[in-house]
Amino acid sequence: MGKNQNEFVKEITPQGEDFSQWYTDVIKKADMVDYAPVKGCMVIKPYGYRIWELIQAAFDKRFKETGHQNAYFPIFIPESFFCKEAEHVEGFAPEVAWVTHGGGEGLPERLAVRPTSETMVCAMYAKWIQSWRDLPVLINQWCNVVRWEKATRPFLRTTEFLWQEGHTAHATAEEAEEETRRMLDVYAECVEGTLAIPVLRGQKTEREKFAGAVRTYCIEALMRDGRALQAGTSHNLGQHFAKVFNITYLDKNDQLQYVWQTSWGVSTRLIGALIMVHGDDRGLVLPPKVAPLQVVIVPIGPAGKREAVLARARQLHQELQAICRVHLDDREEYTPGWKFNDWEMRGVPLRLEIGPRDMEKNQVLLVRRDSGEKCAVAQDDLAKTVQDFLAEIQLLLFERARRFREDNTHQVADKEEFDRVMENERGFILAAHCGEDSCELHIKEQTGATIRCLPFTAEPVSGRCVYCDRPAQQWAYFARAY
RNA sequence: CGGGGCGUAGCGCAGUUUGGUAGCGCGCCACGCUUGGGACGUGGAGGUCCCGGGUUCAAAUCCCGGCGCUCCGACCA
Repeated sequence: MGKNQNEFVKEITPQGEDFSQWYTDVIKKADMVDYAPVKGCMVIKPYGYRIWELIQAAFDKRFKETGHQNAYFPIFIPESFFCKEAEHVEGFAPEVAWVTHGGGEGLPERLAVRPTSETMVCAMYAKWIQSWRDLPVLINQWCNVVRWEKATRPFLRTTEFLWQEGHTAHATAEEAEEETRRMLDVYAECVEGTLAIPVLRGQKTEREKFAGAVRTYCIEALMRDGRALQAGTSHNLGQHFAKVFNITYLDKNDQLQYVWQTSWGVSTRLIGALIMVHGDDRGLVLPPKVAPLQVVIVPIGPAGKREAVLARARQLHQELQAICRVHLDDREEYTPGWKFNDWEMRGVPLRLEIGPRDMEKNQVLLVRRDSGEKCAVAQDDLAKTVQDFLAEIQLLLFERARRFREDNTHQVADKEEFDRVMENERGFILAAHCGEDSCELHIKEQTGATIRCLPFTAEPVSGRCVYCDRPAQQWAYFARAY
């Protein structure tokens, strides 16, 4: 037994001391990633990748339910394709990786390693779409993309990352807009319902929107250090790409028309959000729906009773396998205390302890990761209790995060208060804004805060801009962002 | 891309000021003993001191140049 029996293991820097260090400690201690030998690149290890698989499954299910099909497009994009849409090139050019050689020879045309696939998809859609009967085209792909970033952090911003990108083509502007909004709602549902992360929905300003889009909608989440994280974006591309890639169809009146397009994406960044929304000083805290292991069984077997305890643990393991993702940690080389700490750092929602004392009473001990609460449960009620606890933890984590966001969202009426909040409390600021780009930029320079989104609110805005005193045009959520 | 910090065994570090041929803790391997919040003993394995040049009889240590990680800003899922 350790010498400091009333202290938990201090492998992780407390959040309050250094949030960035805490984040780095957690991803390492939870065994989610390792740094790769290439700058800005990470290996997603099995435990981290399993989380991604669970996230993927939840989103993919909803994509299919909303009529989308998966496909795969090439990773290499000819430079000439990439350069067609002016705003798009300008936006992405600084972070594109180029392939100049193949098979030992120089290529006649450079190939971009996709930073996003709009141009490749559009080139193909131009071939595939002829008639109004071909529409809509609703395709998604799960893939990797590369963006040559200057500052990288595991999951939050890496040179290569995994994501999904939906690309759709429609006959009308209305349909495209409807699709853009529908997928934003799908994102919000999945992120809130599965990752237990509350999000704000809204529209990006011109400054923040996707390069080449008419409009960008987004979901924004608040991290525990008071900074915002863009968790997903959905773009209405209008006819910008259709016109330069010549994606046309004959409508019912025999008229040649350009299609209307959308694209939308979420990435492995969601895992970063998961860590920073739910995690605590003991490590990761995973919502049951995305936890690789929902229950871990730790048998406590002193000499003489070990076999009996283990046998019972195996039986429980088998029973629980029918209802959840459960693991029996029967390693002999670690003490129970060591295992408790280890699985807590990895964020497993429920721990089941079984020892001689429990055997006598025909019970087990369930310990919740979210609250630390210990609860003796009769073995007969185990399956039901585990299911109830997992469901409860899922909801409770969402509630807790929602309350945190509410407590850290400030409606602000004037510049002084704006500055004070950004200086001290951080979080979201809801304020009236003039809608001027120059003012938005000024706020960013003064406070570090950007407009995260313009909420879809029915409330009319009146009065003056929170920062420049011009007449207000819109409500805006501000925050310092990742 | 600017500014700071760091790079020595798998991890965390000492050694660098003042050059002399590498050490500690944890982990790892073997055996024993243990198991209700990171046990203990004995023995053992493990190092291009980030990389490349230079100075020197001699470089982890001094000089020059790279690379990587990290934090803070500018640009971005």
